[in-house]
Amino acid sequence: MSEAVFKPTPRALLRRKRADLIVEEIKRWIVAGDLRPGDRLPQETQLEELLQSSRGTVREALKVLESQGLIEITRGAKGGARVSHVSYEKTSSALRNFLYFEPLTWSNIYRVREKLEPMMAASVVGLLTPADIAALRHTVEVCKLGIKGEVDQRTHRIAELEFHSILSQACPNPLLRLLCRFINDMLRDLSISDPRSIILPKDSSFAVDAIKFHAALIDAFEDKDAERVRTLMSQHVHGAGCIVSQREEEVDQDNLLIAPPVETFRPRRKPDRRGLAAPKQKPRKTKANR
Amino acid sequence: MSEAVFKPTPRALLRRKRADLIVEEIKRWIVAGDLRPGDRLPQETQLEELLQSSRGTVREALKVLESQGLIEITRGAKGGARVSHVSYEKTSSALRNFLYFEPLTWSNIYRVREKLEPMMAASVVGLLTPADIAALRHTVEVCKLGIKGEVDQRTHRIAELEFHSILSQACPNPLLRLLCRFINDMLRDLSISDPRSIILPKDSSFAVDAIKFHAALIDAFEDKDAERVRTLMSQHVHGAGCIVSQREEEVDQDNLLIAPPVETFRPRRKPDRRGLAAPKQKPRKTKANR
DNA sequence: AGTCAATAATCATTATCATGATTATACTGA
DNA sequence: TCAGTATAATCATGATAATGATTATTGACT
Repeated sequence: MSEAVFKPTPRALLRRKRADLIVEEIKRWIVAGDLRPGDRLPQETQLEELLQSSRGTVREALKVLESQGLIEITRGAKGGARVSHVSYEKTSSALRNFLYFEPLTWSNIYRVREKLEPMMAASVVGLLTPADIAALRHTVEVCKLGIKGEVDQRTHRIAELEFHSILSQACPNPLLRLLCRFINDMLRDLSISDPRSIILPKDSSFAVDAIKFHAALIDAFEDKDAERVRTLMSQHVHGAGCIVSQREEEVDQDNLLIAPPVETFRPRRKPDRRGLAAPKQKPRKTKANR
Repeated sequence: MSEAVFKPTPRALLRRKRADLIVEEIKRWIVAGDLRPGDRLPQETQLEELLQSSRGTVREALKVLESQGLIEITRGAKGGARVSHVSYEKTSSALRNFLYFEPLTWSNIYRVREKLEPMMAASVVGLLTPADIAALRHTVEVCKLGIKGEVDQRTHRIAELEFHSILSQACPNPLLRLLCRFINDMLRDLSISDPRSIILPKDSSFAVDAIKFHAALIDAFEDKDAERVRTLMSQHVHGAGCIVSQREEEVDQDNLLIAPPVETFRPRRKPDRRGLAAPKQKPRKTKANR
């Protein structure tokens, strides 16, 4: 017809894929049927019938839903797809995938952190369990060992951040909890994998201050003094932010995309095929000079 | 109800699915080969060979990568899978899926917003284009019409939030930009679909104040006065937050999960099969009394 | 009790056809 | 002749169907 003249809209954008339509259809089932985590979806053969689609297409859709964390699939008898809480891990992973393509700097992260962390800390006053307090104290002890050089810098830094991570998981505001936990986790993983960026090394005066702040914060939590908590945390993270601001560097974003591999990929047969290199190795500018 | 207890997969955590391993493998290719958006991946038949897996499995993996926004797949000659920026939309959708299962309140959202928005506003000083300024002015005009009752409340509210959304997209900090844009978009969509929660109605004194604040902010932007911007925005969003705090209600989370359906699902054949209801309609407590 | 087999469900492969996008080619009309 | 449009060839994904392999549950048999 007359569609040959202008082709500004490829069909692929209008005619959506069958699997994607099924994904949205099942999401609609979840909200319409008010399904809660644990509720079962029909099994694959029934879904074929209900959705009038083939096995492969249904499975593609289920795979997408699973990768988004909305369902969990188990095998065997009594198995199948069940609605599931979207886990923090899945959400965190999606955020990291996004930031991987953005020019993110350490300073960018710390600016946000400075605003959220004091509010988060104040919000958990009165909500910490004795176990939480004990865990907080433990991180401080590890940090003290770090100062004395009895544990390595990495462990020291992780303990330092673990303090904040424990707090954030007690935060009653779901949005704030998510954001603070994400930021702290990201800082932890970036600190681990980016050797250049062991920010705040152990001989820095900051590390000593951090321990004092953490200890003072624990006291304030036990006194249930929200305003003191807020002030202390504000000073603490602001101090960290100032140090980071002096070195305005991009983070090593590679580890935002790939998770630490719990199980490496092995091709099916041909056991000799071990390396499995990327198909198109086109070496561009290296990390160092970009 | 013997299956009420949800056992989260005993061995699925050890023996992982082939498609998931391929997903991680390809992610590893992307960071190792330093692939940028637009770069092509091998085509499906080659991936079968490289990964020693069947077509269906490879396709499942590609579908997951596509749903996560890391690749885009096109058909036809010169088609195939290409690395892609993870879009804001995909990221926003993942965050919403997570929050759908969390007990989120309006107040929760506004507490975070109060902290981020002033910093975001200050950060865009000097970065707004004349087009941005014009767009900002336009939203203020629409709000004025809203006060006079010449546009409906929904349009009024959307224009009010659009002001903030325009600003957030100019923010140079990728993390802060993402968060502010997400929060404003979420407030917009929630305001649209939740009739109960047309917060800040047009006859409220807040709407009048908002216009004054927005106008004053535009002036401050033109003067490139970052501190004045920060102060004004802080007062503005704090005022909104106070109003919201008085009505401590849960948000209607259904529209966090479902995307606005651009194309409804239609089964393949059997055109009479129209309703396609959810398989297990188990009506639980309604929205009203929970 | 324990072991082992039957069973129920997903997981994975293979083969085949359908559909959309690109490119080259031939045809047509001023 | 030449521009412009049908038309066909080709390439690569999209979707279906059939089949066997795994894996977790269940229950019966020692």
